[in-house]
Amino acid sequence: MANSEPTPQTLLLLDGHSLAYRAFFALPVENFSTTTGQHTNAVFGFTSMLVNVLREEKPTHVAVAFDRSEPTFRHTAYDEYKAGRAKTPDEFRPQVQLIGEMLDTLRIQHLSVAGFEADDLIATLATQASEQGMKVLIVTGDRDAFQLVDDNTTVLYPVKGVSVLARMDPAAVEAKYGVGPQRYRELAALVGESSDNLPGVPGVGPKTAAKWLTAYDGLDNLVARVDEIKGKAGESLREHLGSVLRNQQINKLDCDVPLEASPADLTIGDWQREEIQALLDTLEFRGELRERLFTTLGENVVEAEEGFAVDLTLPEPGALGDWLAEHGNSGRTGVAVQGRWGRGTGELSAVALAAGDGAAVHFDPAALTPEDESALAAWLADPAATKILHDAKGPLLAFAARGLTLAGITDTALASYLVAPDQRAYDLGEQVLRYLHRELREEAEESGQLSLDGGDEDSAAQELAVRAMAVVDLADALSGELERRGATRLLGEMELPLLDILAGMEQAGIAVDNDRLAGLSATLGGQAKEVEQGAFDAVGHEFNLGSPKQVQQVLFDELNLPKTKKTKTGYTTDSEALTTLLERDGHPVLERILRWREVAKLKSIVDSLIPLADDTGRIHTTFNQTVAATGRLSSTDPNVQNIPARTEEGRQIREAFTVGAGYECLLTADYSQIELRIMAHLSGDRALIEAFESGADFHTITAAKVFSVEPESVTTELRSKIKAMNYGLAYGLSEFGLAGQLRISPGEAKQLKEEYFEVFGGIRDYLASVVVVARRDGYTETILGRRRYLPDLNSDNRQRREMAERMALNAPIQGSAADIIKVAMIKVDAALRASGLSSRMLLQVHDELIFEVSPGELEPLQALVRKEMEAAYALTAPLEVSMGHGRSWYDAAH
DNA sequence: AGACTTACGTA
DNA sequence: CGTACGTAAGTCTC
Repeated sequence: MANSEPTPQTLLLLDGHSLAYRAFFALPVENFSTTTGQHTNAVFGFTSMLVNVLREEKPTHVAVAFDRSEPTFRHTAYDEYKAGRAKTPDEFRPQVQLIGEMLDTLRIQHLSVAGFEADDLIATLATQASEQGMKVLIVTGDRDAFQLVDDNTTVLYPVKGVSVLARMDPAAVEAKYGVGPQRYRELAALVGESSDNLPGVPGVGPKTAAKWLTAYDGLDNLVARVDEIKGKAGESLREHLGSVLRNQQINKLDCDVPLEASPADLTIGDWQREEIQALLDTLEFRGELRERLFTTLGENVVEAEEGFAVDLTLPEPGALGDWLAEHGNSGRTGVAVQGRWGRGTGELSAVALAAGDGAAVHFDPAALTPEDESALAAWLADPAATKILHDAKGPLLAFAARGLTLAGITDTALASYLVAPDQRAYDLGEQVLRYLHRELREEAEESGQLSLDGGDEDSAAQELAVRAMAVVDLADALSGELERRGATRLLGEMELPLLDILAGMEQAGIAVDNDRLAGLSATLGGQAKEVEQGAFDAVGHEFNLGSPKQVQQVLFDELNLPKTKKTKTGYTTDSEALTTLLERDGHPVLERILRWREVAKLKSIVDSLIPLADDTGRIHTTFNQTVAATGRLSSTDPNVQNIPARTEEGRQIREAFTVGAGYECLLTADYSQIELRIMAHLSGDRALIEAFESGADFHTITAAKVFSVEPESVTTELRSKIKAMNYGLAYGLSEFGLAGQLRISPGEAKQLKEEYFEVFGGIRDYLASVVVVARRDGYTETILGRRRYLPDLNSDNRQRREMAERMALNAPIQGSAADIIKVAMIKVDAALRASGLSSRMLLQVHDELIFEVSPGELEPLQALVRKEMEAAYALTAPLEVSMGHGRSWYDAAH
């Protein structure tokens, strides 16, 4: 464990007025108003910035300085100081008051002194703190603060809106201005500061000023030798020397402001959750900022994270049964295991159990007496004895490999996923820190006799026991979080039942015909060679077709083909761009490159599959249940969800996925246009629902509606336009994007969109409302209440905001489809058990399920699958399922 | 060895 | 300037 060095204390100083003003202009005021008409964009932006800095920097002391309305010594020295400033907008001023209230509620001190600017208070506190050995961080939008930067003091300066802060340390100041922080004032005096109405030397910018200051070693010397300076700039300097000297006097920050508080006093006080909640309610801040605020405050308030006090037993042979009898039924038991798992199986090397009463036990499951083993088996299989695991599927497979089945499981990784689905990884230690504010380590005091001998084995046992204990507390914390989000049933009735089903599917795997794969690989390999040679011949030399860099060189440097769209490192050579080039230029190498990529891609997929088959000729994917932010599953090692389907050549790979020994055929069942049906359902758009009710080809019928023609007269071209439109809507497609895809002008795309919404107005209204509601609440929701949090909907960065808007449009649709197929899997699984059929579910590919059919079961299985899949959810545009069957995945297409 | 970039497969 | 993923290969970096 980390040796806790005494971390230096850090004082965080913020310029309240300047940051609030920044926030005010960075965030669109129309998106931030309460129902009572109070504008809150500056409050939101300021709070958000404050919370981010607290989270990132973890200061020990904080203060916010504000300007006062009274004139300062600068006004006395210079009548025109800050004259000519635009009037502060009316929407802004009341928000400063609110920020004060916010800080009071957060127990963060804020100060202002008549006759001084916020910057002077900051300078004073920074100087004092630095002298006392504290680190100082200053957040301000006022560049004058750069003069305070030194090895101890850093300025965080907002460069864009309120989300990006530039870290200005001495090196950064030097790099940006060409002079160090100690000369920054002198530079500013020469250049001037328009926002303070301090004109500098006309014709002299930062470059010239830095050059002079370096050459003459400072402003004093520069002034002394001002006559030596040549040229127009020198003339200008001599003419405006007075302004420069005045500027230098005025932009000096006062480090001796009389203050009641000293840096050491500026700790965060005891805030009350309810009080903060109440204020956030008044401000109508919901969703993500709220969470971020409490998480961050929580992290900052916990002084030293505690670990876990372990009361660990290493049972004598035969004593595990006794331990289970004594502790195993007292509420919930944490389970942590050590071992390896994947590809449908696993092995266990150690298990730790931690009971709610604090007792823990650690054992090697391979070294148990028969009595212990059967006691363990009975306990594991007992649904009444709740077991809590973090990421249970792997361990489940490892237990299963020893013939042990588990019932009564809950999973804290799944719970964490439902609480915050955008994380991608749910490391136990991180979750424990986040929700319990504790560290995943043993608490030293109570470790007792075991730590005396302190061997590696014992510490490994302790570590595992800590994990087992941690999941018990974590489960409690998360159940509160789930309850608040209305996600308790999603865990209990969807993700947890699915966990077992997925484990079963991974265990089953799918049979592959490795001979066929080997044949494909050889054919593709031969073709790749041929095409590669053709490419070499076309350009007159060899190059690596797999290297985008070399391809760029050949196309754009040697052949001088027209430049394509820029990437980070050059120009794209992706297939879309090369196809366009081919149409225009027709250089033979283009065709070869495109073809080589196609063949090489297929070969790499085939080659990746071959070594994955086990000794029974089956491959076992791993389904990940906590990766996709929308609620979908993902698949790895191999990814069975991106096996080629689009081209005939690619589909050949599906020939190699076959029915296994003892089974009759494969059955595939997929939902027809599930996402569009969901869109029809969520929007309640009558025209779209009718299109589905008619039962005719969906894209044709919608095209007929849009263009007011009979379905028979819808051309292929019209149909494909509307198809692109239908699908694009669910992805947040822009007019620009639509134009690009259909190769029509943006104007035509706009017109198409208008014509479409003329008929399907309900869709337009729905899509607009999704974004509005998500911006308000901070999250989107699927039909079963799965949330996705999208804080960037309020970002001041347009690109991020628009990205979040597209995510908001797509998440309820893609996520609802994910909900539905998960429900279907659970219903199908239950029905299969009840029916006594021995056919089994093997794979899920987002809207498709693949089954292995036992002899004679095809018909009843088809009926069962259709019934359960269609009944998974009652959409206004009802779910439809289409099915196919055959000896291979290819043959089972339909 | 590991991170990043580009390209491309699926729904 | 269309969402959600995973993998492979090349390239850059340590």
